[in-house]
Amino acid sequence: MKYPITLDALEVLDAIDRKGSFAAAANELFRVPSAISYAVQKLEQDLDVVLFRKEGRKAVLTPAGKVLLEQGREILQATERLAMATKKTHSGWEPVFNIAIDSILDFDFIYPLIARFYEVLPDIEINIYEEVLGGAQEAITSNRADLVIGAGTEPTPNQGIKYQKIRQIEWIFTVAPGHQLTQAALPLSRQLIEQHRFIVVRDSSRNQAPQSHRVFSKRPLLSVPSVAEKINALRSGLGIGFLPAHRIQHLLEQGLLIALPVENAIPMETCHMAWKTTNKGKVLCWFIEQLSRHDFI
Amino acid sequence: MKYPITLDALEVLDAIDRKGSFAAAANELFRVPSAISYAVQKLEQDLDVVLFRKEGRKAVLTPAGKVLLEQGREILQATERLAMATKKTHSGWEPVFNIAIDSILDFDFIYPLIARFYEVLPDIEINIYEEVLGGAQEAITSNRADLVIGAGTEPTPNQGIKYQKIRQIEWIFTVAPGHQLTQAALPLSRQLIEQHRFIVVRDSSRNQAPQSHRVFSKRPLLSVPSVAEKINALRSGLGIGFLPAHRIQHLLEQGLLIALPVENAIPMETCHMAWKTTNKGKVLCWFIEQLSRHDFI
DNA sequence: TTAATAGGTTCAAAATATTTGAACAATAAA
DNA sequence: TTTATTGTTCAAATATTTTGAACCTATTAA
Repeated sequence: MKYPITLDALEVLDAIDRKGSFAAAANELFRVPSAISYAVQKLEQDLDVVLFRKEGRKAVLTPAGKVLLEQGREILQATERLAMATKKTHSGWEPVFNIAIDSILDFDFIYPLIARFYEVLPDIEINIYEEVLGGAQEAITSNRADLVIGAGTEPTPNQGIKYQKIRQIEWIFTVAPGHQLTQAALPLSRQLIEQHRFIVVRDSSRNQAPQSHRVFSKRPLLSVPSVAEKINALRSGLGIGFLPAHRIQHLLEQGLLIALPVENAIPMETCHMAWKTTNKGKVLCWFIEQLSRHDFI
Repeated sequence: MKYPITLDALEVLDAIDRKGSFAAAANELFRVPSAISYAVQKLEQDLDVVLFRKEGRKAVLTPAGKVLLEQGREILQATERLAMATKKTHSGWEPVFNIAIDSILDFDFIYPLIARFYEVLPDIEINIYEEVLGGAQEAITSNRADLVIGAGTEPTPNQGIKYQKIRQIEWIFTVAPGHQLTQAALPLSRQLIEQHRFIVVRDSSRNQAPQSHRVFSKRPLLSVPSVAEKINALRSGLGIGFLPAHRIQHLLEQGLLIALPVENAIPMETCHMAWKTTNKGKVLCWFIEQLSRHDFI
């Protein structure tokens, strides 16, 4: 016998412990007491372990029984979650959804979107991966990511992958006056700026999510709680990053922040998203729909 | 139906995927193909999810089927581990064993013992808790710990708890010349020295253990890889700690290290261990036996 | 002390569930 | 085209689980 334990047996054990007696457990499970007795005996026999000892007219768990009960409960819970995840997948909602973002883009702009997503569907796990340069492309073909948000011009057309432009507010690459990068040759190369510390707005959706999504970053980062803080941190020269044009127009005019052009002229409004055409997942559809809207931020 | 998934069904699913076909899976499980077909259909029905799609003459997993397979495998493994843990408990080997150590004692001396334990029994989880002052006592009565290693004189006799002295090599509390503590009133109080950073030898058994045991410390610690390093760190004034007398005799004579008496005169050889007499676990017996030997370090 | 009660077990019969093997359909390979 | 492989269906055979009645046993109430 490969698996002497059965989920039904664990369920019986759990009911006995919760209800306090074989008889009460039988009642809860809509069975007759002798059926409970039989189930326990079978489990003890298959496992070759004594699980209950009679004390007075009650049966109490042995140490081995306790171990089986406690860890068994976790297995029951995992099974329940699995059943839900399977059904959800079948209904078109992916249980986990992976987003790859080109490393040149700040994660900032995706967080509000994820926050909104969790408001609607709190039990789906979302992971955000950072991909460098061409890696975002490959993340899709190798199934590492369900959705890629890339910068720059649309890549070479690829069979089975659909691309779509994302229009959003203008983000400007900014550094403090006197920052090292102001001395560098313009436009700045991606390799160059990726060596510096980026300032990002802390993932506000993290606390809100029941199972927190993970962010896998490859760069040194400084997390701040808000865009206002990010502007301050940038002005203090703590790092570099993109900022929404309308928030910093006056600072640029006063010379308190310096806007620098970045290689490939990536004014953020030309970034795109990509996904596999075979993927019909509903989470994917949700994100595509949201990202297609002009006002999503 | 509370649990539509059964372990048997997951096992069938796993075999189908590994062997590549229903027929091969049937062969592996010593059943007839129609039995496999039946099992899959039943699972699909109970779960109300399509798991296989026919492609040519083969059946391939749907996305939902893949989710069920992959997470199902983890459940199968967990169940297997649970069966082993239960049997082990029944045979007298505790699946987890908790040791509480008085915070005045260095963990150093217990690590080699744990290393030796893992050589014999690598699949038992051992946790080491630090307890301050009287906490070690209570750790036993409240079942937080299976074995307590305490310092100082034997505590008041307590029903159901057995105490035994531990004889071991002499450990001397040591600081660097010029250390702040050399100015303090002697003997040093425990409260006083516990405010300083302790230097401990890094837990060498950690890497060796398959499921690493955890150490829960409440003090600032500096971990070093060996006793030799510990002596060096102590001499440099990086922290304080106990050292084996025979290793530092010459350093004390040359004045390169200072020995300081500690309150309650705890020369380590008078420390004791304690456990519940009702506990007949074999791991406990092993540790008692080892700690009873004079030469255990 | 003696009922009465609650909890657990045993056993044969009944009800369910699973496995089998033979027949069949569909596809890929020879 | 033939052959081999794969999966399905179905009724019969087999195995497992549930049932209910009878029967212990230890506590509690009278």
